[in-house]
Amino acid sequence: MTAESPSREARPGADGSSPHAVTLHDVARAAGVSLATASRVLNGSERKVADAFRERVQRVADELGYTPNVSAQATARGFSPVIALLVADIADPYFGQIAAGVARGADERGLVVTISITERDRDRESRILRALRGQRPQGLILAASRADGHDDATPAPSELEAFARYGGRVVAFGDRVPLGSGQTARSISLDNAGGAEQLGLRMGALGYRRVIVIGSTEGVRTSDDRIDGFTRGFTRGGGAVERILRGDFRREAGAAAMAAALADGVDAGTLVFAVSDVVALGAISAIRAAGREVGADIAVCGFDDVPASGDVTPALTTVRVPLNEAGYQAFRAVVDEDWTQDPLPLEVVVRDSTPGHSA
Amino acid sequence: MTAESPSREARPGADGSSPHAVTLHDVARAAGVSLATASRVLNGSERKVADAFRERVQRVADELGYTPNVSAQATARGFSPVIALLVADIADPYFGQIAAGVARGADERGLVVTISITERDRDRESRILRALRGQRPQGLILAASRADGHDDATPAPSELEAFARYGGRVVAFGDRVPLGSGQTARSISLDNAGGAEQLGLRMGALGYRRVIVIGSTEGVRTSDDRIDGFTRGFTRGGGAVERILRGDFRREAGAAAMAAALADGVDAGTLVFAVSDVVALGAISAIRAAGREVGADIAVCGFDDVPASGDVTPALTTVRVPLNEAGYQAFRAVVDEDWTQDPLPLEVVVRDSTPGHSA
DNA sequence: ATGAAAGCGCTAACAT
DNA sequence: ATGTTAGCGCTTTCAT
Repeated sequence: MTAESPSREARPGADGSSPHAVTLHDVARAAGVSLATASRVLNGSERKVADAFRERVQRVADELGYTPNVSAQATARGFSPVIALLVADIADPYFGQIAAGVARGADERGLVVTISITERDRDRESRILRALRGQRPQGLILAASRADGHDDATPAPSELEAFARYGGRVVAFGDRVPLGSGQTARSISLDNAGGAEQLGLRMGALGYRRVIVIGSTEGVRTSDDRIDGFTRGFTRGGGAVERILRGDFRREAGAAAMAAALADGVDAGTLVFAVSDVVALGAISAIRAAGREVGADIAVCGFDDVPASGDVTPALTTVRVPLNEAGYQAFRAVVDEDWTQDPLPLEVVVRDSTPGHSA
Repeated sequence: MTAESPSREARPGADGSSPHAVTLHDVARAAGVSLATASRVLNGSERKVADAFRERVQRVADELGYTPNVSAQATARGFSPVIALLVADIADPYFGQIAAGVARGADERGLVVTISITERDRDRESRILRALRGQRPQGLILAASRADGHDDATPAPSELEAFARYGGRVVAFGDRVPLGSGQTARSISLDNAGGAEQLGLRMGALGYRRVIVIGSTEGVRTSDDRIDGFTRGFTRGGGAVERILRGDFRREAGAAAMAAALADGVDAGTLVFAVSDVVALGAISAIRAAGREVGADIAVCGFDDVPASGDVTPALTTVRVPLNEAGYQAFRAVVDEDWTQDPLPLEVVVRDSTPGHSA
């Protein structure tokens, strides 16, 4: 259950006491200057205060432990220092890396990032978007492709448009998301198709001829692109896609899909391509659970190169995606007026989960 | 470089245009009621507005797409709906799980969580804490044990005291952190020592007699407790600690420490206990890199049971820590006036990285 | 029950 | 260069 407004009891100081925080007013008075002067030395950027005053105010502020009230500054200035990040699941390493990149950028600029989690649920996403608007963030980064797919995979344009209208910038991962008024949000695109194609090609070169693909719902761009690209490359390399199983981007989905495939029978020497490492990891566990071996028996490759992929044994063949950098770029796309995306180089990383093969 | 205040250019609407967001005033005017009335139906909790008005205001607000400006509400009310979470590294699964738990709780109460990353750097932490105070958050959750250790491992009490003084609640993972005025912050404690002791006992029962421990800096409570507990259990089980290597909680530290140990020579049949799974994963990679085998040759166990631990091969023996739940409890500790910690059950999970042994 | 008006803490003209 | 003052959008007495 999501409350529309913060619960009352949660209010601090409900116990009565709490002396309020030191205000700018306190500092000004203690330093014997006007509010304006105090504001200028403490928060205003233009330097036009006599050094004597400047120092005094600074000293008093330090002594009193003054910290500007961000909310008050935001209402007065008309804009807030927050960047809102929307992810499907922060515990998922994919989003974790992206979040780290966004946070890195935000820190450089003294901006605050708020993270919200959609759990890949459409309604939840809408509610969050609505609540987020209340923060009047400088920007909104959408890294939360949902489990469902289809044409309306992105949030209602009207909701995003509301952001754009008051000046907040919307940046989305993947899709070019429409903004209502014919505009589109800036987007961080990864060459999913290209990277997957390279991977497919390499797998073909390694001698694989049959592949089982585990993807997300049809209509989810990232999944579609990776599947299409892989198929193109693999086919060109002489292989053929045996079947495509569908789930979502979760580990469990990978395990379930793989289990289903195994139940139907999977020949030794078959390759499995999962649209993400997390899904591949799930598939691997299913393969093991079925008493089969990963590698020479059933080969597996994924996409993303999350840290865990290097730790599994056999290590997972995948496509390295600079996720942290992607997050950083998303941040830049939000704050920089003029911005053009730097290409994010994807790189195929062949490891032991896809040993050379020649059957 | 961390800017003290948000960069100017980052300001949205710098391009001039952006019509401002719909304000309560707009709604009131359009509905033909006073600001007060509009406020009461839209945001105030007490219901004392005639149904006719109530409906009308509601309708108009919907039509206009009104969303209350959180900053303005915060300045007016004197408290904000944010819970600040401080983690060392959001891409680390340990913190990722905790963050997910905190976010889950926050969502239930319609609260916003802001996440800041210390990168385990003391100065960075201080700067962040200072900036965070500006948000006047309802609460602050510290889940960022630093790399350095020693007595002053927690942030300066004065900084935390400043939070507590104005009513914000401080909740810390692990240590009982002092709050200056003799008080201590609420803390979420895990029975690290107990869990580690159980693990040590089990390892002893499995037949291990020699263990190399890889920990963080001496003085870091979590690390110390786990080491002490493990030592106690393992000793009681008949084993002995051969040596203790020190690093921090990062994967690389585990790899480096393990590499150093291997360079000195590690007998087959030796057990390695790392204070966290992430560190253990690093150790495993070093073991492999040295051409040794994990399991019968060199056994490894960790702590936390992060998802990746189940995926490595051999799967990692560890102590399961309900991290998500811990995060949720931390949230509760922040918002609930009366609060007592529910015990967080730790559970030893023996997997293939520590096969039965009898040398 | 409703509205007028005084703040909340801060910023930014506008004077001086 | 400094101070005055009118807001920012909202909440909340206090009248009516």
